[in-house]
Amino acid sequence: MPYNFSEIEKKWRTFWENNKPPKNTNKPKFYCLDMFPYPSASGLHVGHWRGYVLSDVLCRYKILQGFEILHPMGWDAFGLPAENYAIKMKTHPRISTNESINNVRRQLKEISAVYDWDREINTTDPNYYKWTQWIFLQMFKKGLAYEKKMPLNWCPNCKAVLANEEATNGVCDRCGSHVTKKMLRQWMLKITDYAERLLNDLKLLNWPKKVKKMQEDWIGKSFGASVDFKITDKNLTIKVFTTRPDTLYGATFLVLAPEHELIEQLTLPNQKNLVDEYIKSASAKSYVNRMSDKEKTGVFTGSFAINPLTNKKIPVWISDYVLADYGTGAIMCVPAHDERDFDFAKKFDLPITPVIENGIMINSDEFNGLNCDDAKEKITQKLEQLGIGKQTVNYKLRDWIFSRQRYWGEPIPIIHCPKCGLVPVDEKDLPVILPDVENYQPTETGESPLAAIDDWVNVKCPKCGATAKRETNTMPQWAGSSWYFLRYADPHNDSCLADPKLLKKWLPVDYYVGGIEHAVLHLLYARFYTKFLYDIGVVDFNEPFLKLFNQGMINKNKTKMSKSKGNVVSPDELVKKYGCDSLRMYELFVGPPELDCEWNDNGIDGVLRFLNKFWNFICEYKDKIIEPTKKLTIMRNKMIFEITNRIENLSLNTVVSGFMEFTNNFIEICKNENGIDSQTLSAIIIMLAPFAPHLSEELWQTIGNNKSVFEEKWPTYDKNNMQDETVNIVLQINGKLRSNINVDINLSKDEIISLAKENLKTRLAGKNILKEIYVPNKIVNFVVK
RNA sequence: GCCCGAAUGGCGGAAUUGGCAGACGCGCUGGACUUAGAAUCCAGUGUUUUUUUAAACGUACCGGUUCAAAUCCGGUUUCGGGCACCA
Repeated sequence: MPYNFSEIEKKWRTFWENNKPPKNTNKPKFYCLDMFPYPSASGLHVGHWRGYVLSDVLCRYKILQGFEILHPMGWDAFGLPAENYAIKMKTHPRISTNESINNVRRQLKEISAVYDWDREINTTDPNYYKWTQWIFLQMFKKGLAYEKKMPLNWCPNCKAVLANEEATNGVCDRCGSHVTKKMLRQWMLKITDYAERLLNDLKLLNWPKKVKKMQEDWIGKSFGASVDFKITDKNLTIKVFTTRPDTLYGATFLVLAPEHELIEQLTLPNQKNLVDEYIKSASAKSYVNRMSDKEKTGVFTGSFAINPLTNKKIPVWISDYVLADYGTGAIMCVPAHDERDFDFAKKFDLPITPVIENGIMINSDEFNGLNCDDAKEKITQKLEQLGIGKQTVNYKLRDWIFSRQRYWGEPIPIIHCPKCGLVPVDEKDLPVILPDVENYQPTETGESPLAAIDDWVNVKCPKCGATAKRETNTMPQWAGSSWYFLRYADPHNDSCLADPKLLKKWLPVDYYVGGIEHAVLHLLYARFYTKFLYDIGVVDFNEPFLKLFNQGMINKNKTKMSKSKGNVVSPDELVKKYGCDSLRMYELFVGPPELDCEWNDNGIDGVLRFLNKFWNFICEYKDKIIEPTKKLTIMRNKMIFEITNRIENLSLNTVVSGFMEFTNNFIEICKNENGIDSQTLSAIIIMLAPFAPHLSEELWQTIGNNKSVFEEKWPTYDKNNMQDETVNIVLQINGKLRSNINVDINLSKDEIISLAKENLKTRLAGKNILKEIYVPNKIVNFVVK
C-alpha cells in the first residue's frame, strides 16, 4: 500500500509551525547558514533546492545530536537584476521584489527546512540598511571609504560602474557586455589595506582548497624589488617594480603605461605628436581590446634612462601592455627573459641581452656564476646599498569600487557641502531612506537617478548649515550581503547592528553552504567587512565563516539551468507528484553533493519506492516486537556506524543508498526472525528523520510515541558488536580471483590458509607455492609457479 | 599560455583509500498477479567466447611499481573550472 505523502506532509508541516524547537537552551550552538537568495522573479529550481536540502539535513542531524541551531533565511533584494526586471515589467522595484520574495518564500517552505522565520531579514528594509549605512560611516571615519576620480569599468548596457571583481576579462559579469572605461568620481573602499590579512587568514579556514586558491590568486601577492631609473638630461626618476631583480643587467629599455604621470615631462618635442596620438588611441580602445590584443603597440618618448647597474643609456617607451594601476605603472624590460618584453623588442627592434643561462647568471659583472635565486637577493641588497631600490611586495588586489549610479540600492550616507567638503550624515539620522520616485531609470551620463530628486538631494550641511547636496550614488548589491550573517543573531535590534552578547553566542558561522560563484566576490567582501568590524570592536572574531561548503550545480541537458535557456526544472510540481520527502532524498541521491550533476526526473521514482517500502516494512513489523537477536544487533550497530560516518563525511548520496541497502537487508532478517526489536526500530526511524522528516514523524507516532522524533537523541553504536560471526575470504591465485570461502571469524591465519588450500586443491595441484599472502578477514593469495 | 579538477556498464553513480570492480538506484529483458493496464512482487542485466560447467578481457590511452592497481608513479588524450600583458 503506498503511503499518502501529501496528507502526512501537510500534517507535520502544520505541527512544526506550531511546535518550534526551544530557544535559549544551554545546548551547544550550531550556526548553519545558506547563502541568502536574491529573490528572482523566476523562483527556485531544483538546483537551488540542493544546497537548502543539504544544510537542512545537517541542521536536523545536529538537532538530534543535541545542538541548538541557528538556521536563518533572508533576502538579498537590492541590486541591478531586481531593478532591471522592474523596468521591464514597468513596475516599482519594491513591488516586484516583494512579489518575488513572497513566491520564493512559499517555495522555500515547500522544502520544510527548519528555518527560523522569526529572524527573516531583507536588505532593502530600512531597519536593515540603516546598519549597512552605519558600517559605511565607520569606514569613512577610519579613512577606508574615500572618493576618487578615475577611469572605471563602465557597462554600457547596465549603465553602471562595475567593481574589478564584476568585470573579469573586460566583460560585465551580469549581462556579458564589453566593459568600457569612463572617467567618473567614485566611492572606493580600501580593501587593499587588508590584503595581507585576507591572504594570511585563509590558512585558518576549513574551506575547499579551490576557493582558497581563487582568493589567493585574486589577492595576488608577489615579491620583488622597486628600482629607480634616472632619466638623462632631466632631473627625473622612473620607479619600476620587478619580480626579477636578478635580470636587471638585461634591462634594455623601459616601458610606461599610457596613463603614467611623467609622460608629459619625458616626451621630447619631436615625439610629442606621436605620443599624444598613441595615448589617445590607447584610451579609446575598449578595455577588452586592450586586454586581448596580444599584438604589441607602442611609441618612443625620445628620452633615455640609465640602467643603474650597466650604466648604459636605455630608451623609454610607452605601451598599453603596461597597466597603470599595478606596481608603479612602469616596468623595466628584459626581452631575453620575458615573453612580452621580447615581443615588444622584436617589433620595435630593441636590443636583447641574455643574463641567465641554465639558471646561472651571465653578463652581470660581479654576479656572474651565481644561481638566479641568490642573484635576486644579492642584487636587491646592492640596490638598497646604493639607495636606488628596495625589496617590495605588490598585490593584484585593487581597492573596491563601491558606488553605483543606479536607484535600487542603499543610499550612501554622505553630504557634499561646498564649504566643509564631504560630511557624513549624523548617525542618529540613519537610515538615509531611499526615496520613492517615479522615474528610476538609469541615465547615460553616469549620474544616479537620485540626482534628479531635488527635494531629496538638497539638504543643509549637518556641520555648518549651508546649502548642500546628498551623495546620489548608491551602494553595490554586495554591501548588504557583506554583513547579513551578523544581523541574524539579533535581527530586530534598533540600537546597534546586533547585541554583542548574541553575536558572541552565535558567531562565527559554523557551516556556510552556497555556490562556488561567490568564491571571490561575496566571500572576500564579507571577510573584509568582518575584519574591519573586528578592528573597531564590533565583533570579536576575525573570520566570519569557519567552514564553507560549495554544493555542485545541477545541470539539465548539460547546461546550467536558466530561464533564458528554457531548461529550468521547478520543484513545485515534483513536490506535488512525489512529495517533499522523496524530492529531498533524491536531491541528495543524484550524486556527490560537491560535484555538478545532470538532473533527471526518472530517478525520483526509485526514492519514492524506497520510502513506500520503508513505510510498509515499519507498518508490518511495528507490532511484531521481539527481543533483539544477535543478527539484528549486529545489523543495527553496523547501520548506525555507517550512516553516521557518511553524514560526517557529507557523503549524503551514499547515505541514501545506504538506507536502501540496509532496509533491504533488514526486511530479509526481520522476515527470518519474524519480528524486529524496538531498539532497532527506533534507531532506523530516528536516522531517517533528517532526510525524510515528515514520514519519520508519522512513523514515530505510528509506533506509539507522542512527541516529535526530533526530541530524540541520535542513536549510538557499539563498536564491539558490529562484526558478523563469519566472514567471507576471497581466494586468489597470482592475484586472480579463484574462489571464496565463508569462515568463522575466530579462525587463525594457519587454519584459514589450510582451508583455502583445500578449497583450491585442484587448481594448486602440481604447482609450486612461492608465497602465501594473507590479509585478515579479506584475502588469501597464493603466488605459484 | 599558467594553475587546479575530472574521466568507471545503456544512464546517475559506489568501492572502508592498494585487496571480490560495477554497491544503491534508473532504464531494459523475462516471469507472477490482472480481462487489460497501472501499481506491486520475483529473476536477469559490463563485454566476448561457451549448450551448460566455465574462461578470457574490462575503470580514457600508453608504460611502470606490486603477490595484488579504478586507486600509487611517469607520459599522453579529452572534458570541465579558475587565472591570464599583474612585469
